[in-house]
Amino acid sequence: MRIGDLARHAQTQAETIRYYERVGLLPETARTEGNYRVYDNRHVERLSFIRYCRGLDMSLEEIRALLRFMDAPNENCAGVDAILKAHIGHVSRRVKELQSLKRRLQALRRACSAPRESRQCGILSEISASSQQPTIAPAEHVGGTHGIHGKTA
Amino acid sequence: MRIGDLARHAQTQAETIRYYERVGLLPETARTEGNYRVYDNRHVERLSFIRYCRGLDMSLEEIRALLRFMDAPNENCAGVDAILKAHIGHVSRRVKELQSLKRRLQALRRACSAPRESRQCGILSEISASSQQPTIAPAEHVGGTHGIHGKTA
DNA sequence: CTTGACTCTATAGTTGCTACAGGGTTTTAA
DNA sequence: TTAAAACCCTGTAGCAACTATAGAGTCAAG
Repeated sequence: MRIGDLARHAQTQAETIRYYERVGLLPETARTEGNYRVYDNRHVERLSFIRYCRGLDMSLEEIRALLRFMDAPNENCAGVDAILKAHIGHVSRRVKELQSLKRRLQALRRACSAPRESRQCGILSEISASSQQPTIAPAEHVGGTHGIHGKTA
Repeated sequence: MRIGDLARHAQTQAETIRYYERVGLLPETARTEGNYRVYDNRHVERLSFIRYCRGLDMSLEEIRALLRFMDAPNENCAGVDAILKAHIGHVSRRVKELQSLKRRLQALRRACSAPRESRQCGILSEISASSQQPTIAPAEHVGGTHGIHGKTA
């Protein structure tokens, strides 16, 4: 199997695969005479595992930690649960933040019911006024509302 | 007022201020003879506005658009409402995604009630099994659970 | 007149990829 | 047989929104 086949099997891009190899999530593989990477089913499984975890929004570091458990099948797996628990914590916190954010944004929006000149816009006035107050603490381990860029095809 | 004073007033770092200037959110300022940037209260207001919007998790592009309305006080402000509406949409979608994510993660966690050897870990087995299935579509305009890196002061 | 606090520019790092550029290799079709 | 198409390689730069250096200059106080 060459990199393109692996890419198709695991619904990833070849460049992502090379990237994972570079950062040590996938092992360096054997090469053909023409210097092409060669893969087998175990690579499909490992890559699919990684992609699935990414779909669960885990960071590469978290995934790396999970893979260490996969790679050491005799060790105690309590750490796996710990990783998941921590990750759920991040997600929960982020949900709460975004919900309160949403309420604030909706309140803001009610401040300008009808279009008028910017100078009198209720929304802009509200933001301006609020921004003179001290601010709330922002997210910590948790990403913004806006994209990380991968369509993660 | 020099950059450090502005930073204190708006609870930002000096480097962030220089960054905003570079990307055009803050105007280039006058300089002292020693080449130090000079600011006044209008800069405090503008920067506070930006930081407040960042606290609302708006992207710099969205903020740039809002600032254009501030800078053109005679124009119709309907666009302001549109920006907010769209942003609320992003946030809502992200909340829903994260909530379903959380449920999936919690289900996963129930798959391994007691610590044992990694080889038999219910969580790892579950992920491995699931990852052989086709995946769900991921986020689109919306960031990961994990940090964009700014502690944002 | 030197120490310390402040400022300047320029560049690299963070995350998780994506997208080239500028080559080489294999496969396919004329 | 050969030439084009399709694939692969390495290396580097780009995205968001900063942060964090390095290496320099400026300015006030002791």
